[in-house]
Amino acid sequence: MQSGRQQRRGDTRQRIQDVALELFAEQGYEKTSLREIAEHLDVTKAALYYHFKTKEDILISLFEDLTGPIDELIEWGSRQPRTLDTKRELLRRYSAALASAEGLFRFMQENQATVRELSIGEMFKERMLSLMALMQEPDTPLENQVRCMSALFTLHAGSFALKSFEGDPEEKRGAVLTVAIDLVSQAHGDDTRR
Amino acid sequence: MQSGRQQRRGDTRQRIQDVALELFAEQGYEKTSLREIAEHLDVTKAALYYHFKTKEDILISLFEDLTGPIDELIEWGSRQPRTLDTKRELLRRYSAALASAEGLFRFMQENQATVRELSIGEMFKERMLSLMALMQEPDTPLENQVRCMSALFTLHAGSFALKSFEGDPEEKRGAVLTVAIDLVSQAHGDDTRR
Amino acid sequence: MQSGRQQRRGDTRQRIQDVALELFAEQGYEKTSLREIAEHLDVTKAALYYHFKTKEDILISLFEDLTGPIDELIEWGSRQPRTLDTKRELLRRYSAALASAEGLFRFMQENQATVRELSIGEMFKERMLSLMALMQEPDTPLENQVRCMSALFTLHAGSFALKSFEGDPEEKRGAVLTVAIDLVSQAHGDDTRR
Amino acid sequence: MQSGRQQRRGDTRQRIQDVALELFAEQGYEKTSLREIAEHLDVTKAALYYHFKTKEDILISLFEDLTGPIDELIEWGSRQPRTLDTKRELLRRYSAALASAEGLFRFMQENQATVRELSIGEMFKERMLSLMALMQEPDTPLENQVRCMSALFTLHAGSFALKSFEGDPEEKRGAVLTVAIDLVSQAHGDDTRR
DNA sequence: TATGAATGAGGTTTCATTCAT
DNA sequence: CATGAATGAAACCTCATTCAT
Repeated sequence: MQSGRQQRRGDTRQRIQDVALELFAEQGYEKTSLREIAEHLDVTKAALYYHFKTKEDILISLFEDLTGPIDELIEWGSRQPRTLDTKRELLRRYSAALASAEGLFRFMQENQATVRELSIGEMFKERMLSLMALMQEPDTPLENQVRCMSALFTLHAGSFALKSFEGDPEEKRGAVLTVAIDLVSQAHGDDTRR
Repeated sequence: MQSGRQQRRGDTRQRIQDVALELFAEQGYEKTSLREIAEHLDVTKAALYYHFKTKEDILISLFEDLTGPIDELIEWGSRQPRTLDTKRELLRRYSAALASAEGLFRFMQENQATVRELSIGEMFKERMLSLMALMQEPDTPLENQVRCMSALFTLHAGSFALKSFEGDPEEKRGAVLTVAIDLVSQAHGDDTRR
Repeated sequence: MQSGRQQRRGDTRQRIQDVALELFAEQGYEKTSLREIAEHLDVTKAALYYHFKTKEDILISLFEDLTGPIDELIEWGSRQPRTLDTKRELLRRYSAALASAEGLFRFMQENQATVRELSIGEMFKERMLSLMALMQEPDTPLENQVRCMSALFTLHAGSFALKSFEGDPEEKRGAVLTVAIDLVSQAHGDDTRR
Repeated sequence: MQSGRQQRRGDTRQRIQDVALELFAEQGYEKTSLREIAEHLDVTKAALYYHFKTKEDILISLFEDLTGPIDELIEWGSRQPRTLDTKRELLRRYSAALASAEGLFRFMQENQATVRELSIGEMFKERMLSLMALMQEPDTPLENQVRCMSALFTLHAGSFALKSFEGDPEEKRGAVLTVAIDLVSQAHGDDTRR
């Protein structure tokens, strides 16, 4: 039972994903080469191809971990009554989901052009539209649509954008969530808030 | 006075910038090759290098057109009294500036990872922080800081994100601006609004 | 046991070095392109980059075969008494070392400007100064310093410069060595010789 | 009658030659680009083409200044009696010629591979052989041929090789010349020297 | 489960050179 | 006497990918 460097057994696939996400988020997808990923892992490029069919496949695999939770969230949302409370809960849950996949979201946020071209783009756009649909009243004025969109964006971008500010991350997430909930509340036509 | 293909006048530099922006925005900076730009212009790659020292230089030149207006805006803002009206006017003017450089902003929005690595990144971040500083009250709670940030993001992302919606662009811009102004008003501690 | 074109064994690296040295010596380093080297080997350029990180790296690798022997020679010399016999033996051994790496030395001789700019330049200069130091008496007049330098140059240049003369190579090498030894003997203040 | 930058009139050709020699000697012929030369002169590349037909032409023009003096020297030598004194005078005059074209000779010394491929190579090689012929006795042993060659090399390389030594340049040139004369004297079978 | 060796396409950049003005 | 604009060729280098072992 050796340890250290050599004790990696069946976890290579996972390790590839970890390193890939880290580098994709840091430098962008296009600028990150498979050589770089392989070197970080002390493996050859060919090894990556044992685990993934193409470079894009690595990226797709990263998103798969995320598709499930969001799909569940959407499904949950679509079974609830369309009340303001539901919307608030939706945002809370979404915020939690984002927090647990921060790297991936930072990547999405910063590589929209790349993602758009890849097969994931469409997939992701659909989810966003579904989420927005759940939070919107029918025939609401344009401003309110913008508010919902803005709420989602605020959640997406909030965490990284606040990186340079002082303060504990959980507290920041709370503030971001508050603002998002506010926006959706206003879009809902909430009287208790004003 | 012949026209068409052969009309090499003094406009090549400008034409390079136009095509580059178009392609950068559409496909991303890294995925757009100089060959591609050159072909769109019916010029050789070497011609691009006559007008710009590097690929990054083309990008930088695109931003230079934008730096000026934003700097002026910041300067104007810093000379005004820090009232809510000033803030609203700031957003109005910023929205107008964005509208007049839409392509560039779409590019920025969708290629953040790329921009961050390039020399422009720092430049741009500074401007954003300055703008936020102008819109914020001193010692305001974290939520209000998020609101200001969110207002800027909403302006940035708003126009493209609404592309898939029906409606006239100016009307959309109006809605986006309304939401942004709302956010900043709330951050200002506006009583008239709630 | 097939042979010919397809015999890719473990010798590619060596074959690259052989061809590179041949072409560098013949045409100069700058004028020799990687395409040319690759074509001579019936390999793609990319294959060269599998074995060497840069063009300069190929050159450096060629020199590494030489550094060892010369370093050993210098070390040997520094452990001997500084007699005339030692100096003569030093030249004999150096001449032998040069003969066994003729191509490389022809290259050095004819591409000094290139070598000087590359990392090898400094390395090589140091060795020369060490060798000269071993052959010189302390506080010897300038003429004698020139004689030692000239002895080294004569060894370096001798073999190729005599290419156009008739005669067997070993005999030429002997003549060159004789002259070099003579020069150092005179620099040593040898009485037996005059 | 303006002065400063603008007062260059008919001297551009000369200035191109000066800068070119400087850069060729410093970096080598191949590594020096016409762009670089032009920039050093604050002129466009196209201007170089007004004065010289090709890059190689610039180099050739540099050598033309040297061909004359050496040809005269060879001619003078061939009209003298083949005594030792003549040979010594030949070396003295050659040394003087070299000193007056130091940059060019440094260039030749350090870019032999380049020069060999260019049309100048053959020209120069001929001169060297002629000079050697003038200094050699008929049917002299190989060692003596090497001595003559070594004498020429010593003159060529001496000045730059001694750059790192202390001492006044003229004194160094004297020492180098002394050694060269010694070598040729020995090759002549001089009794007075031993 | 992985590696060593290689490929083909394509990237950015630089070069010497030309020519109308 | 010189420039501004451009070209065609080629340079070095990197990438994603493949495949026999």
